[in-house]
Amino acid sequence: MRLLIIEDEPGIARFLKDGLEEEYFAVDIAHDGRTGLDMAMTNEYDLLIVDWMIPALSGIEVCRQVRKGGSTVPILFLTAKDTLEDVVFGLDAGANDYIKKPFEFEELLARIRVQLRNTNRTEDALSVGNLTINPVTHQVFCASTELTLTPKEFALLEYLIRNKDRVCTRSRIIEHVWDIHFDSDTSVIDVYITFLRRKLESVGCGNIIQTIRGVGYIVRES
Amino acid sequence: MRLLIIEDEPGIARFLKDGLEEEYFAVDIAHDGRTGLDMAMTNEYDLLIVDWMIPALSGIEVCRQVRKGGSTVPILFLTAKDTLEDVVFGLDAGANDYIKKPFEFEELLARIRVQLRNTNRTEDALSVGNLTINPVTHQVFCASTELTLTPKEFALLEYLIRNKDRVCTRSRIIEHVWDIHFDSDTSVIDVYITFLRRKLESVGCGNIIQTIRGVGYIVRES
DNA sequence: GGCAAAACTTAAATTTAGCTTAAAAAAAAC
DNA sequence: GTTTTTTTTAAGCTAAATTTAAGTTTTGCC
Repeated sequence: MRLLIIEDEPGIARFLKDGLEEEYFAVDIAHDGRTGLDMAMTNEYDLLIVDWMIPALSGIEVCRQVRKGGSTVPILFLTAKDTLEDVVFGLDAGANDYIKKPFEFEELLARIRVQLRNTNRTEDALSVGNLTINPVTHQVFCASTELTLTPKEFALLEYLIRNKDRVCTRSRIIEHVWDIHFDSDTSVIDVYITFLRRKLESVGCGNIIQTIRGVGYIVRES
Repeated sequence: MRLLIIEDEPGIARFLKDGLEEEYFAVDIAHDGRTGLDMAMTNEYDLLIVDWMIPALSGIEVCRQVRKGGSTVPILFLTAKDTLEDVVFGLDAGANDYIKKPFEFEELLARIRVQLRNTNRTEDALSVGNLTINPVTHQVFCASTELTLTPKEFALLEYLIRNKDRVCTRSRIIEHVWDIHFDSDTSVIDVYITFLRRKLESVGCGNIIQTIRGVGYIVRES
């Protein structure tokens, strides 16, 4: 599941990202409304978590614009205010649920799950062709044979499959899977692609990961 | 889209260049303010990314000089400082947006897209006749058959199509596609025109690129 | 038609990106 | 504290992309 957090306060953003990644969500962060809106429009997220009080473009405005674009992605808004008025206002603008700051992480998680349950009934599993991966149980199946992957291998495969039919650039991979933001001089990706390909090949799921030279990799449905 | 990065720290500059090139931007780097300003004045860029703390000439000064020259090119500044004061100062000097270090690559990309969208709306697909190219996905279609091009081939075709119905001189091509700014007697262009024509011909899109003897090439809509 | 300049084509050389492997380093398990 | 597993680094290798160079063809002009 891919989430976008639009939150200007670095501490809270960091806290949410870390916590949600532990729950196996893939998390992006935007620090202001305009950037957030742009990211929401150009990438496919399963859920948006939007702070109501953010610079450049308010949470309400982000919400409106996203809905205006025809998207039905669930939006959870974070608010420090707690008057009924604000809540009504937010829900009117197209948000699906709200949570008041300060909140318990458990509660946020629960609300996220509720929203995700409503949208997709895919039971957590992701698949391409006859390859299926389950981020919750960390299992991978090629047809009916199970495959054991290490955490990093799994994370990489998951990222590629979540973005299937889209090119995953090396920069995006290193950022999302390794959380490295300033290192262009590593060949870990190559090595892990080799690991993955070898394991996939061994159970008859070869040729799933294609190389786009000079750019990155892609996993195609067809 | 052509970008100039003015950043003295080699690691960051490298990281940005690699990442942005994966996103199909043409990227130049300057390692100090004076060189950067000079490059910004003598070439046409679609966006400048300027670090605030650079040698020879500060980012603020570069920004001021560029604006003084009458250019409206979007400028994104990178700053390690995060006081409101600096930000205001930077925006006053003529910058369009800023991003605090350290930042997520995704976020930087989003901000770049916001700026580029404001200036000229870059629709994804470009086309001439039944030939369509998509700079975002790096795909080329002739009617409905896909064509695979190498990065340089793609860049050349993209440049020609972006300038359709206009003659592209050899010197402009060598400057924009190959980033060579001095006169040299190379015949790479000829070779790549041959490569392109052969591939286009093979899918029935022949005769798209016409030669203007002594000047360059043109791609015509009709 | 003959000539020279420009453009085209081809093949070979060079460079670069990605793949693979082995070994070192780090982390986790025992 | 030792062993095992996972992750990262580094190096050599391979294949693809790019460039160079040389020979051929086309074009415009006298």
